Amino acid sequence: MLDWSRRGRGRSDQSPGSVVLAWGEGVGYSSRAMSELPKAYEPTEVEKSWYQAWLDAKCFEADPSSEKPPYSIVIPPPNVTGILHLGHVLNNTIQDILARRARQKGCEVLWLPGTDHAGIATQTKVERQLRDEEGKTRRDIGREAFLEKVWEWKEKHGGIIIKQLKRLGCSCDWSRERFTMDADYSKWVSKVFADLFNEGLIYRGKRMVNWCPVSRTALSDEEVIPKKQNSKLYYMKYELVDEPGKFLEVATTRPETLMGDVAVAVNPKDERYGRYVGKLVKRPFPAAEIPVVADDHVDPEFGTGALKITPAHDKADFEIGMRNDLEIIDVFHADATVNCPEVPELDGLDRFVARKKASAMLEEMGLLIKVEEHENNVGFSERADVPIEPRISMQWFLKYPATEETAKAVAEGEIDYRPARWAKTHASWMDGIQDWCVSRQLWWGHRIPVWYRKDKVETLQEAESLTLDNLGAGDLHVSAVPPVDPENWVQDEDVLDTWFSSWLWPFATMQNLDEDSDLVKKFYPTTDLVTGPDIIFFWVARMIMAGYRFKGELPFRNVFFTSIIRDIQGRKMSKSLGNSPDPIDLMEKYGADGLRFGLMRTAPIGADLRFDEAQVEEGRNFANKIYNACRFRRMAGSDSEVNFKPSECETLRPYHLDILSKCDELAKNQESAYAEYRFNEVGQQLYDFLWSEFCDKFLEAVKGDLHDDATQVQRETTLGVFDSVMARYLQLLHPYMPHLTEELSLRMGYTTEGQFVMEKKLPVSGLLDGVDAGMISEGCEQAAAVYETAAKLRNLKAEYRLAARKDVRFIAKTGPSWLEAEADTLALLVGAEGVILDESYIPEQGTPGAVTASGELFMPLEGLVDVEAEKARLDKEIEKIQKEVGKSKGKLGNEKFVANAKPEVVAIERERLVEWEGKLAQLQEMRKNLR
RNA sequence: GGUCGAUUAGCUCAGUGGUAGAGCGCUUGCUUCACACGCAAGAUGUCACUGGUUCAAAUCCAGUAUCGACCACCA
Repeated sequence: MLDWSRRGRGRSDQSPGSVVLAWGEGVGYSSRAMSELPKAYEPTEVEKSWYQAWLDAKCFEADPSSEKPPYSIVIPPPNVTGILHLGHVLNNTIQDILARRARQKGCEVLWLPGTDHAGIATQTKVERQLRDEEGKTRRDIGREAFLEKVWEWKEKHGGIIIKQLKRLGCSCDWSRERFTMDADYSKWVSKVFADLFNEGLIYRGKRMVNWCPVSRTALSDEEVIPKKQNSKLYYMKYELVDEPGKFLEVATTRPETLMGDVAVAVNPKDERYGRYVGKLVKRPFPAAEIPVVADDHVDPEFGTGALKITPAHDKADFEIGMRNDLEIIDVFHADATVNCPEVPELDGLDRFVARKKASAMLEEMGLLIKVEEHENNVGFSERADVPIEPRISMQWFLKYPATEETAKAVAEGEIDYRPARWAKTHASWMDGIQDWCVSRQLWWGHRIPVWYRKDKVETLQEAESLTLDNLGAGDLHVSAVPPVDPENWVQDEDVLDTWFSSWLWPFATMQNLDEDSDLVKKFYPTTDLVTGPDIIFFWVARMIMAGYRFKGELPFRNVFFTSIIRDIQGRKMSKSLGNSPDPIDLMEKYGADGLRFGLMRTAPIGADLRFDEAQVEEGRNFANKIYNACRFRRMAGSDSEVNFKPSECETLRPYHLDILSKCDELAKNQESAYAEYRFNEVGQQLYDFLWSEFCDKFLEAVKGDLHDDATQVQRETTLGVFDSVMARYLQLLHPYMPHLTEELSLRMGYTTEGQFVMEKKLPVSGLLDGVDAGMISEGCEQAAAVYETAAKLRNLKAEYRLAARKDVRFIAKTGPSWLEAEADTLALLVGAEGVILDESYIPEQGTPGAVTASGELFMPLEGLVDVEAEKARLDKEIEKIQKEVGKSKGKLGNEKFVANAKPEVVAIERERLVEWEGKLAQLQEMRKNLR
């Protein structure tokens, strides 16, 4: 027998087109041999071999010289260290759907993939490995050796997520895979830096930045995650110099920074403290006299209304310090251990150890008043997940370019944000935009393309402010090209923020710096961007700025923001919670198509998605349903004409017209759902059509046409309709379930050797084009009437416990003109012996019947039920229920029960009574009808 | 504190002015010659709450409550 499912067969030695179909051999409906086919679809091997087939045929490769209209999309590059999670699955499935749909619509598609070097994340991983395996730090082995290690690591582990995307079926143009640290890409990064410096938008200065003590680098504001913390608020007192024995009380969460205190600030409007402004108070350790200053920032309502000022370790304090011309005393090392030799008790301690120790010291000195529990927000480093330390350091900053165009493009809809409300988030960020700290004290990344003249390096590196305006001529070399005389220069030690390369992604991937590129001409600006709303600031907005500034236009036209995936309890997916299922496991279990479809069908637009494995199971079941519909078709024989055309067929039945018309409707509805990026709706439409319309109705209605006693014409027509609809349907489904549709199309002969569904253009014409509209609507109406009638008759059977009986007969006295012609089909759908039109029929009294779209139909019961046995059964049942009703009534009639039982218990009892009584009435009615 | 969401069946979610829906789960009956990853029948709802607009509101407006996200934060 033919190996139809191709189970367990590799495709390595064989292209899919070369598989010989047993199609022409024709197997009768009653053939027993077919039952040897696997009953369930087994996706794993099928998916892997089709992916390879697409790759072999270069289906994903974009041709910049093509005449077709362009469609392009750049992948949000996953971290090179990344492992696929469900967020990636959702995001990339959407991109794949868009890309595949665009191909079907006749576009030349470029889906450009790649990975991001992910500065801190990657460096941290390799540092950890170095520590675990060799017990060394990166400083032990030096910059060059360390970078070598990172590259080694990248080569070894960097491709994991790419392999995983391939497993998912992503149709990326892998021949154009990019990495943000590719040599060509890096040139762009340096050039952009140099250009912005020369434009005066990049400058270097000593500022307060977010410092990560673990990674020992500055971070941008966006990389700081505020977290609610249960902290302590320490109330302490500073003695007034002029008035010994009198104290000023302050409250702080950070007593360990006390050594850096240079003032106490109060609100000038605060009457309690007004008289102290200008006086001096005693700082306990190291002992010093510090002034009381007035500043509007201080909130009189909070704590004691007096605030200790530590300009080196708090952003607000820093600003107050600037306004009041205060000294800045840094009391921490780069790793946030205390740097204060004057206080040996604290010197060298970790900041959190120092906090406890400082508090204890204050208590000893009698200066600690009380300690309160206090909830506050603490900024955490996104990567290292430790509290960041506000710290003054020398960093490079960027004043964002093209901010006005960027804000305008989104506000005015030149770039469409979907859902549109994210445009507001974009606007509010653009509104309060702060200069971007772009330097990082890391090694893994793009090194800042700034060289200092060797003989002046010390002065230059210590210069408080370094801009285009104040640099000494010829002392700096800022360029994408290193100096020609490297021996005279020293390069800046720092690297750039990862996002400083990411923001160039849409064009730096398409075009090398010095070359004209066909790619960029054909495919830039890109069409769609699909990403998460959590990186609007990190990435999306910045890409728009870079696009305007360096390419003179916007980088994409539409941005689709995906849902954030949560677990079933609504928690974020995270490694530490262990609530993040491995998509690869899910694909092995349910198939990539099942995972894709399940996720897409329920993914809400613009809201969080609660992931439930049951969704994926549903996707797999759906794949199986389609597979089995096709399997059924295969068993039914091969009598279909290859070029069946509904418009040329004169023997179409209502069910044929109905399903053909529904299929055309589906194609139209898909169009509008895609136009609005309503992916869940697209999925739902595909699901409903196949399951409800095609399988439950159409297939069941036409089964009679395929029985052994059917005529050749009946068979050919039905098979022809089946094939026309299924071939079209598989095309429509292809973006969601690419592997399955490719497999079935080939197996069914809808595609032939060397053809791919993914390359086949979606026809513009409908299946029913050319068919008389009146005929269509009449047919659809009749089909609808038959389906409705069938449902009512089934219902009637079930009511009389005859659902499983095949020998039930239905009799109509009158009916629509077509009833006689469709009576057999009706009987087939209902599972009845027959539906008979008999004008002379006089129903006996009590004969059950139903009024339907096909007229009133009766269901005579004689001979169907052993009346006496059924009577006995019903009597027994009725007796049982009567007992229950009696019990329940007794309970509710008992005053003590009603008064003392919990109200909900009484309510449940009442509900139960109603239920029992309803059932009783129903049974009594049935009993009455039994004669 | 500000902004934006969400609140519909036991669960996950559709539904944007016109008879409350799907899948899963549940109950009942079916190994019916594609499919038990299935078929058929069935039960299940104060559409969060309060007002308003309207002939008509789950849907539009206002407010309230709860949950969530983002932004800004009081040390």
